[in-house]
Formats: sequence, structure tokens, C-alpha cells
Amino acid sequence: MMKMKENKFPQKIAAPVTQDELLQRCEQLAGKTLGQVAAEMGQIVPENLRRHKGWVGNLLESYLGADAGTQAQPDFIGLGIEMKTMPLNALGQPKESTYVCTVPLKQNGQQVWQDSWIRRKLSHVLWLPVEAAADIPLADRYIGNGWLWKPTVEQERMLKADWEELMDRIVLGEQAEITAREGEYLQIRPKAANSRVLAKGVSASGESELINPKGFYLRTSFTKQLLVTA
DNA sequence: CTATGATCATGA
DNA sequence: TCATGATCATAG
Repeated sequence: MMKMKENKFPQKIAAPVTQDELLQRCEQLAGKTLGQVAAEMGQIVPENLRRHKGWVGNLLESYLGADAGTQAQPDFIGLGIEMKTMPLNALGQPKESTYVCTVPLKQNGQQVWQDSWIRRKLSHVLWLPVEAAADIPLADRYIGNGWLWKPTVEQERMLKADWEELMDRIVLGEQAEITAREGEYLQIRPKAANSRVLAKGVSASGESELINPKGFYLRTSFTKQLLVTA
């Protein structure tokens, strides 16, 4: 009872087989509004994102044929490509930080950047800029030209430096004390249903302790640079 | 619980 | 005004 209206004809798109195919679909997306895409996909546009924070990302993934679902895999498994929306403010700059992945709760100290989950996730990303200014109705927001990105040597160096500093703290059992103020381009912030959610971690004394789960986020100061070279 | 997708909302 | 810390939905 009182269940929200379900979408009557949600479309399911097959995953793109080649990178070119994916880019072609991006071109079809560029210049359309979220309302137009939602209509094509048989989806209802929510009034706002307050209770539908992942709606835009999920809508565009569906349109492009992302097939990873809720698996811990790149969105386009076969292509090894991760898709990220880039919400833009009225000035055309990133409005929010970009969530990448969760922070491992335990650390054996042997983890290296090259094999890290975050590096793999960021190794090949499809960025899709979308208008996100609060005064534009959700359905009227335009989607821009998406582009494929691989970190440059310099960009990866910056991310690796932040990651190593943060991971050092985690190895020392200080994850619970890490704040979003650390990390120049890569930061760690809470990532959970709420602040009361607890998970098993390791304290500074090496004992098991319950901490609020956290995630890695790219600061807008970093994603803003990606727009320049896009 | 963890994973996916993120944006909200308040203090400084 | 804006970044930090908090939060929302859903699948498995």
C-alpha cells in the first residue's frame, strides 16, 4: 500500500560492445534534457533529488547500457569503463565532489597504489556533465558532451600521493580520526546510510572497533581540472 | 551488513 | 558562500 508509482515501460538497453559504440550513445545523449531521456527510457522524473540522489546517474547508466548493476565492477564490465556524472553549477563548474569507492576498513600495510581498488576504478572513466543548478527543474537540465578520461601521469601522481598519506593513517588504525580536511585532491568522508551505521574496523591499539564507514571522494578542485582538458 | 548511485544541509 | 559531515534509495 502507498507504494510509489512504478515506471510502466522501463527500457533495458544492451551493453555497448565497443568503446566507439559507447561514445556514439553519448553523442545521442548530449543536448538532451533529463526529462527527454527519462521519457525515452519510460521513467518518471522525480520532483527533486532529495530522496532520489542517485537518479540521474542511474538514468544515464541505463541509457548507455551499463551492465555492472550493484556489483563491485566498472559500470561497463566488458569495456572496463566506469561512468560518472559531473554535476555542474550555473558557472559550468563541478558542483559536488565525486564519490569513488569505499575505504577499506582493515589494512595489512601491504596494499600498494598500483593494485588498489580506487586506482582501478579511476583508470578509465566516462565523464558525463549534467546541469545541476538548483534553480533549474530536474527535467529541464541539459546533458553535455561526455568524454573518456584516463589519468595523466601528473594526475595519477597527485592522487597516489593523497592516497598513500591517507592509507598510512588507516594502517595505523586512525581511520576513525580522518576528516575530510585531509588530502589535497582525494579526501575521505563518511559514506553510509547515516552516522549511526557502524562496521568493524581496527583501532590504533590494533583492536577491533566499530566505526562509521567512509568513502574516497575526488574534490571539485580535481574534477574541475578535467573540464579544462576535456 | 556491503555494494551501487550520489546530493543534502548545516556550521563556520 | 561553501566544504564537511550526514543522509537517501535500492539490490543482494
